[in-house]
Amino acid sequence: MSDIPKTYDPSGEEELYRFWESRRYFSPAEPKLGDNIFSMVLPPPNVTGVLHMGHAEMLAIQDILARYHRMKGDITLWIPGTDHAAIATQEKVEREIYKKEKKNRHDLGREEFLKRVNEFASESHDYIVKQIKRMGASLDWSREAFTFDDDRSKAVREAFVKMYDAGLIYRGDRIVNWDPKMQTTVSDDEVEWQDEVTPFYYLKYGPFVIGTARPETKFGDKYVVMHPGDKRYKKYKDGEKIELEWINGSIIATIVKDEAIDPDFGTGVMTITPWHDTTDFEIAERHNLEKEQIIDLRGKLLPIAGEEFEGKKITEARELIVEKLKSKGLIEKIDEKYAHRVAVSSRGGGKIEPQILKQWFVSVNSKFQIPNSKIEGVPLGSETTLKEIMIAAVKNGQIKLVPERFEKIYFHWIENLRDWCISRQIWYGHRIPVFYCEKNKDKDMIIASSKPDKCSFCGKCEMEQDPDTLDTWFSSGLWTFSTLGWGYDDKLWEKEKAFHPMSILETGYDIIFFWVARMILMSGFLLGDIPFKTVYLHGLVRDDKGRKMSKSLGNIIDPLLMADKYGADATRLSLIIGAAPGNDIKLSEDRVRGYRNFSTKLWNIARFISMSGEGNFSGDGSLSDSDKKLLDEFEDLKKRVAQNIESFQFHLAAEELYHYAWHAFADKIIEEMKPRISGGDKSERDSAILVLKKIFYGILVLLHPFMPFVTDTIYRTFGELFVFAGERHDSLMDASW
RNA sequence: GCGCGUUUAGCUCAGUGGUAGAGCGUUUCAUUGACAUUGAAAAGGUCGGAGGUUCGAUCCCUCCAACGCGCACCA
Repeated sequence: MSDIPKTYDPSGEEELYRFWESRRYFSPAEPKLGDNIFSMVLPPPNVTGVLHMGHAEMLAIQDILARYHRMKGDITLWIPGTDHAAIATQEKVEREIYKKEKKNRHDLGREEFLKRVNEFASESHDYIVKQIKRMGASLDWSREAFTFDDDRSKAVREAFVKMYDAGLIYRGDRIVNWDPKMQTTVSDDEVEWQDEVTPFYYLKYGPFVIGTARPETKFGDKYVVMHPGDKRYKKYKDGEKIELEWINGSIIATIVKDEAIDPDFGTGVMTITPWHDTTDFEIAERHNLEKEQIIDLRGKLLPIAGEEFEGKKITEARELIVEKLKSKGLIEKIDEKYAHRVAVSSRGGGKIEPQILKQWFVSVNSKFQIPNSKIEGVPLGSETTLKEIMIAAVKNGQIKLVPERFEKIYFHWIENLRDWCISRQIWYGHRIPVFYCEKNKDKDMIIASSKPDKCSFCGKCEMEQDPDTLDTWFSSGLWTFSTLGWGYDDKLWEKEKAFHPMSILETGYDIIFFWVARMILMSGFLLGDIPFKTVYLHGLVRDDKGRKMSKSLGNIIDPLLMADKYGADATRLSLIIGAAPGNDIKLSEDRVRGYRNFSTKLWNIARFISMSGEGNFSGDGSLSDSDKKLLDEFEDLKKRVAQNIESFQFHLAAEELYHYAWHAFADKIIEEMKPRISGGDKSERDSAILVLKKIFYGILVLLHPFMPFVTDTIYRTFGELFVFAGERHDSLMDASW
């Protein structure tokens, strides 16, 4: 006894994890008929950086689920992996290379640049895996996957071809979000809106006054639009042409009536720039209007702006144009403090410039015949759309979102969903599996999962693969089944199908649209099935003042540092207790320290019982009536804890266990036992020690999903305490709930 | 603009149709204790505001306010 330290020492946690791994505790047995199956995929962390508290929270919650179900006897699979995070990773590596070598990706060339990115990704991957293990996550590493490894690449190409064949992927000239800084398109969801105060100009446009915050886009404006019901402009007819003086001289403008115009905004009249504005583009599409490009892909004005302005950056051109408008007397007035929002890329931070470009899209509204379907409300062979599938799967209750309020947010997003632009002009990522005849790149193309041997159009050329890559979420969307053999290993898929759909998808509410919705889309089309039954959404981890943790604020709490200082278990518990589903959690080091104290408390309970039981304990296994009652009460607790875990109330389960172990078991039960243990009545003493052992063992089992390291360390260190059960395991991981 | 959430002790947050809970903090006492990281106790709340339903509301309903978030977007 004397050689056992007075506190729990977390420095042995990594070794204990290696022990668990060596025993293959994390790999499920092959499921047989009638087995209960529990399956999850780990939302793959990006290989851009290091694990933060948000990851630690997700790992803690999922590990609770995995360990709980494993101990309950379910065949439990939890698949690990990482995400290549195409645009984020490329951006990061580009920035670092530029910082060190003052070179951009074009200086290096595609091949060399990709080599550098892969090196970075691989290093980053190794570190992330180490960190995941440090948190105790019981993942089946034998099935580790990467969204950009060979198997997943095959699955991605397979998916692309299938979707193209069904008419769900098309190539077209449509308005997209162009990031002039990164030189690529980004999806609607990757655009952030920032508040900005700028001057707002009222310009004379013939008989009208139009308002704009961006006079530099107005060169080509030759349509003037107003609401058809606006009485002020009743005398102007749709399609009517008028001549007027504009920036670079006299032009002919056409009147257009469209309901998209808000009569109450400004003067109720506007001119449109279809090439550089989404709303304008849609108006132009409706009325079949001409579209002209004003700004090039680098953010400079094109010849249409006239010699004076051509080649100028839009920011510097603005002032000059305003000067010119002034001198021509075309400015009615200027509102200097106009508050609006500008679109900014959430990746590179560049200002988004809408452009019309030939890109690849996933059509969410095209009808297709679904070849097989297990989705309720979408019968096999029926005509449907991706949008309908995405709605049906949640509406019919096959997929449940927890907390439920996120279902409304989900539906709302889908209703507003536009076609998904999936092509990116970055280099790091899945290359689009389309091959063009070098003679006629616009028309002659083959969509295939591998490069054709010979060009079937000209019969001579090598065929050129599309230079673009796919949005990273395209591959993430396949994650629940691309990790099980789908698309690259049919035999494996046959076998592993049993785990699909996943029991639970656990992730942050901030990626419902990016990821959750895309998985439902992909699985719905490719498998005719849901990807998971329940989506549990956790909140975000913030600092103690409720701010997001960020480098610039310097308020990051490193989970690894906390794990080394206070133990991984204390870190986990600090992220669980006090966090209701879907609610953000405020974290401080004090919280973590508090739960470290709990680890110490558990450790000392073990020491005390161990010391008390030393010597001449030789009970016959019988318990006094009052001790039996204590066991009954513990059984009730067990039921409540299980119920809370099943209903995702982890904070309640953990808190109740915490409270019971410390303030009921240690403070009251043990204290009351002390006189019996030191008293002379042998049967009283034996019964007391036995019931303490039994309850404590129960506490360790119940706490193990929450605090795997300290509970198993106690179990393995104080081995003699737990032999009463007749069997003695090597680890609590063998114990059953 | 549409929608969602939050508002409970000094702080951070749980929770419930029947006398209000935890952690941290504060105060007092005990304790060299299995526990450095201990125990016992105390102070501290008309549960955001107003109305309604009910025998009874912090909880259910309506309205309002403040804060936060999502979506859309005004040129």
